[in-house]
Amino acid sequence: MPSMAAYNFSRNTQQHQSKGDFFARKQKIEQQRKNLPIAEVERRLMEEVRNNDTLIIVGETGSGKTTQLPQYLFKWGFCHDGGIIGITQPRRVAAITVAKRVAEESGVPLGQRVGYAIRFEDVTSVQTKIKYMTDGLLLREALLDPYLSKYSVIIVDEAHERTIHTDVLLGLLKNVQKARSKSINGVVNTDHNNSNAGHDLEERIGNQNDGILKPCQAKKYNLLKLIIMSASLDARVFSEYFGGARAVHVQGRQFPVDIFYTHKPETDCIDAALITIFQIHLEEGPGDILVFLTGQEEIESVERLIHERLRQLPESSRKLLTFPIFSSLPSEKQMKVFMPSPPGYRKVILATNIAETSVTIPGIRYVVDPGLVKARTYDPKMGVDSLIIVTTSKAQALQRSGRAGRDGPGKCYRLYQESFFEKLTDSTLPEIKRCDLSNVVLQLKALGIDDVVNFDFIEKPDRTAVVNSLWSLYLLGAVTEENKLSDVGHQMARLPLDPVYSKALIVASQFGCLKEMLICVAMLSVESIFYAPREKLEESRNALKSFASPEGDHLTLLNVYRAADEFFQKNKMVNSEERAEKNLRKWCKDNYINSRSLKHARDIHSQILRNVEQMGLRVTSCEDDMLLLRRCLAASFFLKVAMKQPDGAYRVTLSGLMVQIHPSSVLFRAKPECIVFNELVRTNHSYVRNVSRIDYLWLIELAPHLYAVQD
DNA sequence: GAGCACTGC
Repeated sequence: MPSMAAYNFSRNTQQHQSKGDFFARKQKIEQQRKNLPIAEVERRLMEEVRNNDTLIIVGETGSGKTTQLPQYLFKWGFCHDGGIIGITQPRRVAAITVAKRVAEESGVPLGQRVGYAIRFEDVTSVQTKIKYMTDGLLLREALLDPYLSKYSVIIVDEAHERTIHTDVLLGLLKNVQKARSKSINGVVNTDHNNSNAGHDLEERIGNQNDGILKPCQAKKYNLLKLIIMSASLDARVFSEYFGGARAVHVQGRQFPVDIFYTHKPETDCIDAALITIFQIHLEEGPGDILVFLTGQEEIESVERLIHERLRQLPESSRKLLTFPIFSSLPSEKQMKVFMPSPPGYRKVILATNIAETSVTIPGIRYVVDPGLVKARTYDPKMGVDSLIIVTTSKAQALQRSGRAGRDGPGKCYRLYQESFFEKLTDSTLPEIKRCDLSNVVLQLKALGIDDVVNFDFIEKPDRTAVVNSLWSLYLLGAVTEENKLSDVGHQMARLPLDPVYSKALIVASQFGCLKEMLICVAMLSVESIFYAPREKLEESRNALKSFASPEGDHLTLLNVYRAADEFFQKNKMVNSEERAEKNLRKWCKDNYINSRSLKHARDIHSQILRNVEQMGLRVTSCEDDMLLLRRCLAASFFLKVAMKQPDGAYRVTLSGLMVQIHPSSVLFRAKPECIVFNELVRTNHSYVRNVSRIDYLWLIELAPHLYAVQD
């Protein structure tokens, strides 16, 4: 969510302030730094880093670990030999805001000694010694530089969140550290030959030394210091994974939060939440309320019910304002949660788990937590994503209640019994256990790790999930029968896309419609392009009509992109770039298009256009030959085909699963005989989304290894 | 007739 960065206003202290203000602020920052809990243990921490190549730091919220530790490391000389300190974050916003803060604390302009790098944005320079980045970005860097040779220290922050990127990165870093230490000792280390994956990378590095690098200059790397930072109290998993690595604890600083439970189980969560909200509003002292709900629909209905009940209250008790926030809400509406409430008013923020970690709202003193979350699970056998409402983990409940104690002592109301809390799982299932792995497998293979099944993950993914992703990579031509990466596979791994989309670009270059496919793939890679608020359903439907193609959603998305781009280019001829961007956002609003999603698609488009040009693919256009483009869609997405059944439902050809076309699709009513699709999600029904009409005969011609003449 | 949250040289 790129536009989220806009939330994090950082005051430019050095431009618009007098010298006096500047020094006053500098002094204040110094004081704040000294007061952080981590400041008391600076020397001891640095000794720990010096004595341990891998260190686990458990730091509670408010300890200052993310901003301070890199500065300490710099000060204590861990950047000598020209190495730099890299700190990974699971989210872009965090990387940006923390880098800004640390640059300010260090008194340097952002992008020089302190910088950050995220996709589409690199604010670093040759002087950069402290580099904040997303974990996904460091994984990408590893494809170009398998030793991560420019880093002397890598800090993996928020490791407890266990995102798929973090988990893969941990496995990779463990290998890199071993390989670099071996390059110094110059001896073959035999004590970890049980680690298959480690062996793979060593072999590859051996080959490189014989091949790519000249034998006589076999490079020696300096040691890599690894620091894993986690906010969960349980450091054991990380410590064990890194061979019994030392773990240290740093105190946090937060205001106390009183936890309340219900006396009996609640059957109606929405009603319980409403009662609690009004109880707080009428009986408790000042402070805003944060309510965790499962999704847009629930948020909208709670908002309506609050307004209904407010009307029944006396005038003096009506000073309560509601603010919804969820990811698909346009950013200007999201921003409203940050506006201070007018005097005498109390804010209620109705949020999904976006407010758990991604967005921090000041002024919250009360948290209402029904203990539920809508979570994604993945069925590797069927290739189906499911969105189901499940109970939170203990760690999640703790994270939620912590949101009440940032500005002062707070209260958290858990809408379940205390005995129920005890039964919750300790932490949420790591992402790697519940998502499609084809991208992970492709990337590991591109890094020379062929035996993915036996890769030393901190937690092994489901075996069938790995095997199935290998199978689909084989069908895409990325992996050979010997289970090695093919030339096509190497090309695919260079692209920052879902492997199916990477392959589509390669196929399209052969079909002569790469220009169009680049747009399709960019549009398919972002969250929903269309924005349909409940109260303006009719208008948004009409807006969609002007772009809709009877052939399907892919061509519709292409039409939207082309129309937007035409509007933008014409605008740019008479306006400044900035003005044209602004007008484009207005155009989006008028056409019920989510401008954040479109901006994201345009960014991805320009990035992958650069990529395919570098790869030497020919970017030719099929102009208006949409038949050619649809044949190319069939040749690219042949793994996801469904056929209409006599009863009007669809049967997915490869899995046999029965599905329906999602109501948001332009083909929802048309119901063509044979379709390709890109997404299969199970909510109340199994739905396919991003659907196009194709001819079954094309599949026999273009994917003969899977499709034959029907009886 | 319907969309948890993140993220990518």
